Amino acid sequence: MTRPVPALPERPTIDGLEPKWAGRWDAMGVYDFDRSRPRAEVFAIDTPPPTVSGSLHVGHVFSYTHTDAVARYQRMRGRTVFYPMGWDDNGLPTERRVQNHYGVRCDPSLPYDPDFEPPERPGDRQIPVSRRTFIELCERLAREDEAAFEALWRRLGLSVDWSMTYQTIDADARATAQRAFLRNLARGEAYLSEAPTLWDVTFRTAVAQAELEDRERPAAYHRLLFERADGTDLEIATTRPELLPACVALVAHPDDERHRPLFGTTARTPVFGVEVPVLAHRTADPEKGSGIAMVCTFGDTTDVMWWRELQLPTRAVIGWDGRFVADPPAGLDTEPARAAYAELAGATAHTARERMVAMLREQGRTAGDPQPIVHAVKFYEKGDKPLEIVTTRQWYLRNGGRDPELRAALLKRGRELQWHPEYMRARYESWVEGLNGDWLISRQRFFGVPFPVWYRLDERGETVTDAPITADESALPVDPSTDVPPGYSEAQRGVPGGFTGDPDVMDTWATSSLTPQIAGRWERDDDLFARVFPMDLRPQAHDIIRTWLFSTIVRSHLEHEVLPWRHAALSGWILDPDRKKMSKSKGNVVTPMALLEEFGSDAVRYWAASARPGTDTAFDPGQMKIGRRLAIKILNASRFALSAGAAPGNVTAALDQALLAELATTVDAATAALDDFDYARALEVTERFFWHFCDDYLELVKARAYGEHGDEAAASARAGLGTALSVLLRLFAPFLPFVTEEVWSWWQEGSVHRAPWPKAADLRGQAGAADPDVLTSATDVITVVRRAKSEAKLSMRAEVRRAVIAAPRAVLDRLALAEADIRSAGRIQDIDVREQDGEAVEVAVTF
RNA sequence: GGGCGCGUAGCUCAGCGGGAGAGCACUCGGCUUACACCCGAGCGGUCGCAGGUUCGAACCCUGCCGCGCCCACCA
Repeated sequence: MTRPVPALPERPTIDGLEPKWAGRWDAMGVYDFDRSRPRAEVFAIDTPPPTVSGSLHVGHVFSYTHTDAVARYQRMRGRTVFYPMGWDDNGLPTERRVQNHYGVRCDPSLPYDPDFEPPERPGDRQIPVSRRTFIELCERLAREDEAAFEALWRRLGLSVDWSMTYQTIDADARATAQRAFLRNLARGEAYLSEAPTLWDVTFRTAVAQAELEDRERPAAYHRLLFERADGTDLEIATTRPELLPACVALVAHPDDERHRPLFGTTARTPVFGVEVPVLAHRTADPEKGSGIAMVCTFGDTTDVMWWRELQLPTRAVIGWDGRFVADPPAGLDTEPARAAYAELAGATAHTARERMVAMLREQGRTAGDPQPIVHAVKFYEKGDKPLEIVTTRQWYLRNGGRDPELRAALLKRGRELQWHPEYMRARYESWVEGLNGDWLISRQRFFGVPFPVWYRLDERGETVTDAPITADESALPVDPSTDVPPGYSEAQRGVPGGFTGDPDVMDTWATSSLTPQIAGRWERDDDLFARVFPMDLRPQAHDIIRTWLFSTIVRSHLEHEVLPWRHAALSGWILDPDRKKMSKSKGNVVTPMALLEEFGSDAVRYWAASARPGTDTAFDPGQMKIGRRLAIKILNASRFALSAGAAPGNVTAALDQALLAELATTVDAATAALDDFDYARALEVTERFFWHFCDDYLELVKARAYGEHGDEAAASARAGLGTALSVLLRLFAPFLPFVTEEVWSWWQEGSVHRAPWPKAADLRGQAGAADPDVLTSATDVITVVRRAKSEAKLSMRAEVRRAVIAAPRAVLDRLALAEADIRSAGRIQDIDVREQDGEAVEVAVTF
């Protein structure tokens, strides 16, 4: 039977494959999720929704490629892959982008203007717009960005099912976040609390522990002179003298001999003359500063701890805007104290510090000059001013931060999860162990998911916070600033005896911690949710273990009492050539689309897939060139093999059987690596085999495949070529989806991405009992012949008159099986063999 | 301060108990029944340092040095 000759292109090229195949895959539904399949046949991926605040960068291309390789592998293994894309468009990044892009700012006090149109170009001054207008602009810009993101992902060849795309701000996501919150509230896991809160004065919002970062900042110890009860001076070192009016106590270590006599007595603050107690606390450090600290409400989190544990009064001085409040705190009762405070009122912390120090100096209440130091200060990771601590009412979600049982349960979840690479688990553990409070989930911002609650107003119009009115689950999503709570009418909004909506929105992580529930349509499609949840894989970058990964586990643990996924695959970062993390803010970043256009998507994917899981990797166009070369080689080698008649069939020659035996080993290695999410290893072993196939096997058999040694011998060679090519294309398909699909289409039916993953056992069956080392020995001989030609500065095509091979009997036997191929490949006229002892194989060549 | 990871050829990295490897770069040669976006050959390393375990260590143990990251109550 003759097979149809494949339609081979004259000069194949990898250029233009991306749009061609992206379009066909979409039309053919190659990556559609089949929701009729049972859970055991589903591979569900909790795709990271990229932040929509500008553009994707090389790091995204890098890590999403890793996930895509795994998705494609699982699909070829016969699973139906649940692989949605999401856009993380809620939250501060979008707000900031909208402010800059349109030149506007949100003023919630303004009424909605339906005809508002932003200017073509942002002006010098930001235009105030209503909350609703602001949100509309956020949505508009997000949609534009999302379209550009999708185009990039399609060009990169991500095998996502685009029918399942979600946005973290869309109605379904809002409803899901609100539903989960209401359930948390009903179970007592979410609660409202008025407490000192880390506060960003620029964005005027509370910030959670997970969003903090330390930055080294220059500061100085100022030594202030307090007055002991007996009238003598007491030196107190502080880096924040401006907080003196907020001082509520002095604290030293209980064993500190210097200060022990003072415990139980009081001291007076300089300038303000306020009497404060001297107290002992085990966490006071005798080595630090003067060994005795002033406790202010609040300078840092240590102050908060002492304030809480020692039950101290509150004398807050810093307001929401970071400036000193107008009225002096309680305790500043004397006229001089009030006058001194008036100097600080309205000032920023920086200005207040200068004025406070000046006043202290004038009154002779400092000891010596300030001593400069450098110390770590807490910042909001997206902010550029140090955080203050402000007492506010906020929503919290229990996360084990103040509950040892829950913390232990969450640590246990971390041990249940399979981490790739394994050592990333340590980051989770140290984070959970270091939690110092519950998760603050409310933000005083606009573009986010509102809390689905309202509060009663009493007869005087004061908000009653202890019994929030909750939305009905069936009404979700709600916006309490426009929707009305059950049993009320809009006329009652904001009036005494009526209601008011909760003004805050949820932390972006409070939404994205629910990506499995959002994508799996929890409570909206029970059948789907049961088929995909808990999911198989959470791929993500290692820097958001403490935020996204941890918070997702918290939500799943609280709501479903189960781990949200079985595996977590952590990807590294892309580093600049100078080894710094590559990020947009640093500029000079190559845009991904330009890379895809220059090298081709397969080439860029090759670079990404070459990096070890979890490892930070240098941006390396050199690797992309190699990937491009590999893709072109696949094209050319395939065309050549097919033009020589490559087609699956029975292999009868020992050399061909040996090839398939070697290939079986490669299939085993690649399969084991991908089962372990080690895409890089799978690619490496496949690539190594492929070059061996091209350089050695193809060279050895091409004459035979062309029929120079007879029809039967040719048939075996063509079967060896065809079988190996089919397997190799499938092994490469997860990494180089475009070129493999192109070649597949020349001679096979359907998509290679729906073809079954190769089975080593099948190859071993075809290889039979032949000596698997025949190919190795033949390769050794032609390598020596090539070297001889190189050294003689001859063309590879030069004729060899005679080759004398001296080798052990076993090797000679193997070579005999492939002698005709060796002669053709080396252009050798006569081969003489001589048996010798030992392992060595020697070849003497005469031209 | 605690933890994790990494230091192997000029560069990027693999190898993690028994012959020091790959690709790039470099040198030399070659238009070979596909591929000059190519092919062949070659040069190149006290495997961070110092001890220890072992018949044997790049690989295991200890200490140190350097780099990166994570965490930490930062007066």
